[in-house]
Amino acid sequence: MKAGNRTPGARLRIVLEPDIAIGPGKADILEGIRETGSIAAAGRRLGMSYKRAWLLVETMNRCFREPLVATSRGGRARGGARLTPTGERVLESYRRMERATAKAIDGEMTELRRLLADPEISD
Amino acid sequence: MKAGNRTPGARLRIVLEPDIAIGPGKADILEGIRETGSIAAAGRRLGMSYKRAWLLVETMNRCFREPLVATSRGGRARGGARLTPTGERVLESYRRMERATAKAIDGEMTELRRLLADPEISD
DNA sequence: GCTCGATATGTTCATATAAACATGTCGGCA
DNA sequence: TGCCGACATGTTTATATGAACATATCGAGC
Repeated sequence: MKAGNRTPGARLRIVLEPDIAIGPGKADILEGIRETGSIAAAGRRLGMSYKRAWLLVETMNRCFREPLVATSRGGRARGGARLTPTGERVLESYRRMERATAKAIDGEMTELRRLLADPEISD
Repeated sequence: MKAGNRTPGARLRIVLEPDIAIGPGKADILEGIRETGSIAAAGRRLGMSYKRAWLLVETMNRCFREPLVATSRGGRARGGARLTPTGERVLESYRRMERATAKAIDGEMTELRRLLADPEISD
């Protein structure tokens, strides 16, 4: 089982600068952090190790001009992670682009699926 | 230097079924074959080894219901590769989706870039 | 028959990515 | 003080991917 093969549909990756990008994986992490308030919990929910989740967060915070995730150590109540305003905006922006893409290619998608499902292409 | 980091913009990957997908790399190969009439020439043009180019073609022909590329052995004139009608359609369809996506997310892209370029986000 | 250019495929090595495990740190709370 | 939960990192191992090299085959043309 490798990455990039999940459910049918369009997968969008936004490259802002040569090494600053966001795709489905990072967006899911951001969303998970926003909803759970924790990198570890977000990682568990997505079925990935804490290390991997943390590494993605670290990459985002290092590559973008401002951090997308703010963290604080310590047990519950004190410790955890949350999105910065920039993080919220990036996530929202990415989700909007996903929706716009899905809508824009919808017709072409069904046509393509039909073409591949039916060997009768004649012309 | 790794994959997926090239020029800024949107990168689109279409997943039709769990293991049937097409992205920028395969589309470029198809386009190169259409224009050069050869897997080897297409690979050279894209700066990849013949083996890698051939492997991508083999994957496409194996995964999709019908082959996208038809090949024939032998030297020039006899040997070479060309797109099947299905291959032509898949390529065209993918390019249309790319254009539709770029158009659909254009506004959001500039907004996102501005946000990341300028630390003054205030509200 | 020999060479050339192209498809087709195997093998080996290096690198990149992922997975698993281990440990350290920090802060609240019982 | 000792435990727990969460962030933060290191180390090791396995797997996947990519790069480089080596053939094999085939067909046309000289």
